Amino acid sequence: MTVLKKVTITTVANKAEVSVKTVSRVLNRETPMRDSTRDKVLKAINELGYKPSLAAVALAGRQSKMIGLVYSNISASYVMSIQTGVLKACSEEGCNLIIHPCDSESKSIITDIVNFAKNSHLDGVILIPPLCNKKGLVEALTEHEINVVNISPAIKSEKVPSVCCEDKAAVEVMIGELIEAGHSEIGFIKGDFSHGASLERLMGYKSALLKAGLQINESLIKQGNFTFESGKACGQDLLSMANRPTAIFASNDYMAAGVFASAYDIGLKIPNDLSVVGFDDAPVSRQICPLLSTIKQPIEKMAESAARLLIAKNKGRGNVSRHLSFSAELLYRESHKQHH
Amino acid sequence: MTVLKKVTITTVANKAEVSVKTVSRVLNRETPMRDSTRDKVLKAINELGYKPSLAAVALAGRQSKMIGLVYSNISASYVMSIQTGVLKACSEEGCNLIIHPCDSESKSIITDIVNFAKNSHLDGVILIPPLCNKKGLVEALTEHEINVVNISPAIKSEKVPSVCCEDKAAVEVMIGELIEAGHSEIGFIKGDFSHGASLERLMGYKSALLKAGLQINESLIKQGNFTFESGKACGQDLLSMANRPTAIFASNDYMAAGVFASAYDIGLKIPNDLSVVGFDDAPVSRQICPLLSTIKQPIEKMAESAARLLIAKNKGRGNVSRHLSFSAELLYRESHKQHH
DNA sequence: TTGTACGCGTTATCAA
DNA sequence: TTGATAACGCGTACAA
Repeated sequence: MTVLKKVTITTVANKAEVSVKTVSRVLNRETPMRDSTRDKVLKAINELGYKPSLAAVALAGRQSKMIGLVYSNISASYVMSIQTGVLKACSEEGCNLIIHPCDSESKSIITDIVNFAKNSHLDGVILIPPLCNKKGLVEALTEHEINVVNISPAIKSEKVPSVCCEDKAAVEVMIGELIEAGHSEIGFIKGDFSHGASLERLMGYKSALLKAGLQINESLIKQGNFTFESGKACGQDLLSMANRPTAIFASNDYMAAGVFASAYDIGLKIPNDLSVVGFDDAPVSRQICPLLSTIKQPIEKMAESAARLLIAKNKGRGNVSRHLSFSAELLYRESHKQHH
Repeated sequence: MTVLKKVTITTVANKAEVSVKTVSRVLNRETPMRDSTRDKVLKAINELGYKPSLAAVALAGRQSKMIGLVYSNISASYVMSIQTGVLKACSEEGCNLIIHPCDSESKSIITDIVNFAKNSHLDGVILIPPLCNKKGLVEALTEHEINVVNISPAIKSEKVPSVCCEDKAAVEVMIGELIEAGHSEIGFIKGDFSHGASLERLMGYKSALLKAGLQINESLIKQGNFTFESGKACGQDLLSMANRPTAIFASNDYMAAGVFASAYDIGLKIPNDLSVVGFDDAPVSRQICPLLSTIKQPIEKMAESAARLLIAKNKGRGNVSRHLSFSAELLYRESHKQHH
């Protein structure tokens, strides 16, 4: 069970009775090559439990085989999901991930990130909100020949590949169902507009109302900032209205939890007295009573795709800038119901 | 502004008119060395903006200046805090961090982690619960000459440095205050024992009861597994007892949130009808109503210290195994009060 | 106090 | 379709 001596490409080559170059070929799926040769090598690799040394691959290949994930003040669960997805792609593509937390409000943020990327010799970086919307950042990075891929940027750049989620469509459907369930006064709590998704979600709301032939009542739309506190404050505003809404859509789950709190305080029961829907499928949505109905982006998959886009770009394939789009999933739980 | 050709140690050596070995010496702070020589080299390094290639350092040297953080199925916020702390130490000590999520239940977990560490040429790894309690893992790692530091291990090994938190003491104080506030029937929800902290917290509970001259009523102690669902189930059990507790301590916040749900379902008001206290200061503790009183470990600081312990060990200093201990902080919020 | 030559484990070049 | 050998950028003996 103990692997004492290090097994290198040479070990494999000897065992398979071929040259190291041949082993390298099967590793990198180079063609053409005789099937029997490839099988011999594969067999040796398996028996030896051989894994290429990333450092050697990087050194010889003139790449660092490292990509960076840059993030700032944003929810832990979101970053973890992103990270998990990126890591999955990395391990499959033979890459290492370097994490770089930072403060998006810092004056020197652009220089910091550029330096980080240069100093670590990164092959590229992945940007997530709100950083991917930072004016000048992407330009500075590309100017220094650092590849970039954005996740959920507010606007899609021509030069930078990105992956995003069709938030608008998902919200539109969800609000549509609320309307069908008899709700006509539906409150909406907006998120911080440094996240592109905020506008998307708002548009989904408005679009659903319009499609149903309903008026858009601006007094039912409140500005939050994605925190529990802001959600609670907006909830209080909404629920203290003379003609209070029978349903509230919050642009994320933290704010929806805030609405729960505001309802709880004045004795309103969810979902009987008030329907609430959130967005994100954050942990809290499964840790409150009643369980929060929400919308879930396939964040891990999105992040994984973003990483693959970046790695492909590094490898020279897929030089074209691509934009991938995923659709969100509606999670029907316990916090909303028919209105009579 | 654009740096076109790559600058290597040779570039620096040429510019400073010394040999590469000399540059290498100043990079690694080797002595003795003439001050004027060092200055020349430093000057060249700065002017060229030279940064050593991590891949080359790892491949050629004994040290890679990379450490690993290995974690498995555990809460996002916990991992993020750990990560932030480790990263802080790393950036200050000139280290890189490689993240490695894995499945602690996997059959091949030990081999996987050893391979990961060898393969990435890591100088050492940081283990967190429940992985740091995995039988045989630490042994396998040290056998392969990979330094290890544990965070909150169930038992402190002689050979492996660790940092931990005095959970027992904190819980003891908190339960003591509940008792002073008039609670005599206090429920306790245990956590999963693959986390060393579970036992610590239970001991704190029992110790507080004993100190106050109270009996330990085993029927008031329920086994949870750190999830919301288990907390809710245990809460239901506890609250349906003939002589139900007036206060419940849950070994983490997710389970405390579960208790909130169980109370909510049967119309019990927190904190008026029931006091609830959790542990961890997880995001959910600030996203429910009323705000959850809880106990907070200085996770970031602990992680930072763990990383420094590891890096020191790598550098040869501090070869002795050390065990650092931190104390937890009691957060008094809204979910507990006097009992009459 | 400083320099030379070789090795680390891969990929790339050019033959065979 | 395969193989010998030179890079890749740095650390480490061993010399000077």
